[in-house]
Amino acid sequence: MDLIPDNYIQSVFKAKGLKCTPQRIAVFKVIEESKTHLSIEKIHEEVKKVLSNVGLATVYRTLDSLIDLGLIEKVHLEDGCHNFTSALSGHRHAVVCKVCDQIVEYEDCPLDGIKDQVSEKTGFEIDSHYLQLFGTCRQCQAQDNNT
Amino acid sequence: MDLIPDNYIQSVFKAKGLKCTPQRIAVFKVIEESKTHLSIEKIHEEVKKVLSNVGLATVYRTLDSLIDLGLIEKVHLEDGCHNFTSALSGHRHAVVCKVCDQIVEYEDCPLDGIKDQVSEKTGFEIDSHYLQLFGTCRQCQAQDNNT
DNA sequence: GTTGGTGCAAACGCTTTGCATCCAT
DNA sequence: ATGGATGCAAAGCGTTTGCACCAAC
Repeated sequence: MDLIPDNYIQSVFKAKGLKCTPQRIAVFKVIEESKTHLSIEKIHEEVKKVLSNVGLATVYRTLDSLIDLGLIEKVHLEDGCHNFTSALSGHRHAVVCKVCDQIVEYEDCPLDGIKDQVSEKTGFEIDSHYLQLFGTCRQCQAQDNNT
Repeated sequence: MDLIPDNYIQSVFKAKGLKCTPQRIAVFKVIEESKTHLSIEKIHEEVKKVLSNVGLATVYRTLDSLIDLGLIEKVHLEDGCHNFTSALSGHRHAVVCKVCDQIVEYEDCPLDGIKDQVSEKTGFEIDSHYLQLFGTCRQCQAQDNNT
């Protein structure tokens, strides 16, 4: 997993006329560096480890900005989509472990070959999609077998 | 689109020991018969056309039950997933028109052939997925061209 | 008759907003 | 210097809950 250079984030913010504050960088880094999807509460908690007095409202506002900028995205889970994960590294898809919540992303989009097929059947012009897979990761499979 | 017989719903409820009330049937029918995904507010509004004094709390409780029963599912949109659509006709996937919000569903799951491929790459045992496509339906494409 | 379901209203909690202050540019 | 961003606290509002009553079984 290649890390995103600090100045990349700066340039994305600047390109939209947004200021690049420590709070915004911190929120983004927490999400980018996490191996799983995070709730707002958890993000706030993690951000406060770096910048102790960040307000929850700032986290909310920053998450909105980051979504607008396409840096992060919401994760759809069965009970809603209140969690967030990075949207960088181009177009990625997540596989979520239903036991430990770990996310693994894979870069090949299995749908590229399918758009035309769906377009033909439905008459839609497909321009984006949201795909998420759920399953059990290797470690959790092993643990299940031991129980 | 084949309609779901009334007694099918009854049997699904009974199978889980739930009572089959007019409210529950009405909520389900509104969703089942809609060509698009509906918000809770909209569902409540539609249900009240049939049963004028249904409380919003009942709609919330019923939606939860219907999700548990696998009769409906949440739709993931960019701003969250607060809308609902039918989950019947087996495993279906939705294509959402970003202009008019119409939903078209198609029955072939393009992912069936892909699970193994992803399992191999990630080590996950894949057991379910959520896929949604976004695009523009035929009518809205035509209108776009006229503008 | 029982028991779960409903409607109402109050409670709850997540999210947004207003405003004074701060700081990135 | 100055306008956008922040932190705090209050407001807002979608959702859940408690309870008495009702209806499905």
